[in-house]
Amino acid sequence: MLDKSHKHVTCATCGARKDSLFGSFCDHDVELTNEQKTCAYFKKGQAIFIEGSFPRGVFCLNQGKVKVFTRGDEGKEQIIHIAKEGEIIGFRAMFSGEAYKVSALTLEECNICYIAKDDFLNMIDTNSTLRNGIMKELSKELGDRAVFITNMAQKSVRERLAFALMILGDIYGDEQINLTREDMANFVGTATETLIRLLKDFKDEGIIEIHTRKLEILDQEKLIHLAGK
Amino acid sequence: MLDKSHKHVTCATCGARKDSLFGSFCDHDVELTNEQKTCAYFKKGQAIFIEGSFPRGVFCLNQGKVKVFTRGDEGKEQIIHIAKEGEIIGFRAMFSGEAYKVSALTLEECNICYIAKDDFLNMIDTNSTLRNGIMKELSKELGDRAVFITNMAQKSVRERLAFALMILGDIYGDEQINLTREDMANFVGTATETLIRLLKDFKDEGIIEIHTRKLEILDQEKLIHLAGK
DNA sequence: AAAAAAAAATGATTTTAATCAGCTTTCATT
DNA sequence: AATGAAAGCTGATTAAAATCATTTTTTTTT
Repeated sequence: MLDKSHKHVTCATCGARKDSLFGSFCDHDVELTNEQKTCAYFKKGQAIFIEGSFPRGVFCLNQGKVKVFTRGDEGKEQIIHIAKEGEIIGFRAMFSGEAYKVSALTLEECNICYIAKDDFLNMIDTNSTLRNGIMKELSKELGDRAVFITNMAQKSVRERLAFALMILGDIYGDEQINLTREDMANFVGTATETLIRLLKDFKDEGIIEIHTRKLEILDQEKLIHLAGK
Repeated sequence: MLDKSHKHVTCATCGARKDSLFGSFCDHDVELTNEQKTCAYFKKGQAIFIEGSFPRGVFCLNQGKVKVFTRGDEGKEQIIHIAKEGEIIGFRAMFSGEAYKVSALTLEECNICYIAKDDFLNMIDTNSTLRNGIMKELSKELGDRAVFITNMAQKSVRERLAFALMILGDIYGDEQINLTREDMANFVGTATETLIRLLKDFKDEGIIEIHTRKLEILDQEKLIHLAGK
């Protein structure tokens, strides 16, 4: 259970900060950020922001995982990204001047900090390292999404599942992958039933181990091979 | 037939510049850019840059259309974007520090200018309007690609074709859409045969008119309706 | 601990779109 | 204008994955 007091996160001691975009901040900048940010505890399944609304600031994940998704015509979610500790989310719409094109929802209990739009834009203007980091991040994601689109168009569901499991393996690190079958299906871009059947195949082939809800990757090599290029 | 002399494009008189990211440049900046850029004529089907190589500069389309695509496992192209006059392409990989994740190939005769990496990065550093424009562009595209991914995952080929035709209609403006069936299929993310059959359906339903190679959109409303959200 | 709700799993069936094979038209080149 | 190549088209067949209908298991709530 996470601390719900809202007060205990301090940028200077934040474990998530070091591999975040704020990682290279000097002491002064860390202190400034610490004063500008507010913290909040989010319970599992809570919305951080919703497609169609306009951003008023950015969110910085201190603890917990978040799904970022769009909804298609029939309301079905397509998960675009799963964000983990250290990630800053919601800055795209701030730069584009548009409404959010995606929604963000916690997948587990989270501690999330918030920096108001003006403060964040001011940071970007005055801190070229942060700015370059943001531009690099935007660009990297753009490339990843080109690959994502191609995978959706050309790979079989089986290949996409292998690919997705590799990504999830990275995100969850030494924890076990912990998603509902439905979320996983919405990440792979398939029907829940199809996903379930394929997971069983992967289990039978010794690629993964299923502990009810949680998944463990046993054979990384086979996954790489299955996922293709 | 375009001018092949390589010398006739001048930023100050460039028709494509006004709605480009360079559109708001002051006279001084226009002159500077003009000195830094070089121009080249590309014939139809020529490569501008190739997936896997590293960028040395950015390209600015003065005249002509360019397809931007990745190749899947079996070498099949997935067209991610079709760039037209005024667009700057190839800057993503420059910011991300990675190799190109996409290739760019001319769809017709093109006049394309080139600005070397250092010059361009210098512009970005010193010109905040350009910089903000680039960040806005990166962000907008990132949002578009989230939608693209969702369309691929959830829409039928018929819906995707309607969506693609709307985009192509915008790109080609008052010209008629002029792509091979294969390129169009690779944009929609389907087999060429399937695309051909669907185009015929659309023709029979009075949505488009087919002039051998070129397509004309007759019923925009119906397309919007068909494409869904 | 029981009840209710949510998530996971399974089987049967249908649908969509890919693939394969062959044919025709158009375009580019000599 | 003739030739070859590329692009476009058509029909038949197959394969992949979605959908539908239930059942079982797990999780949450009372």
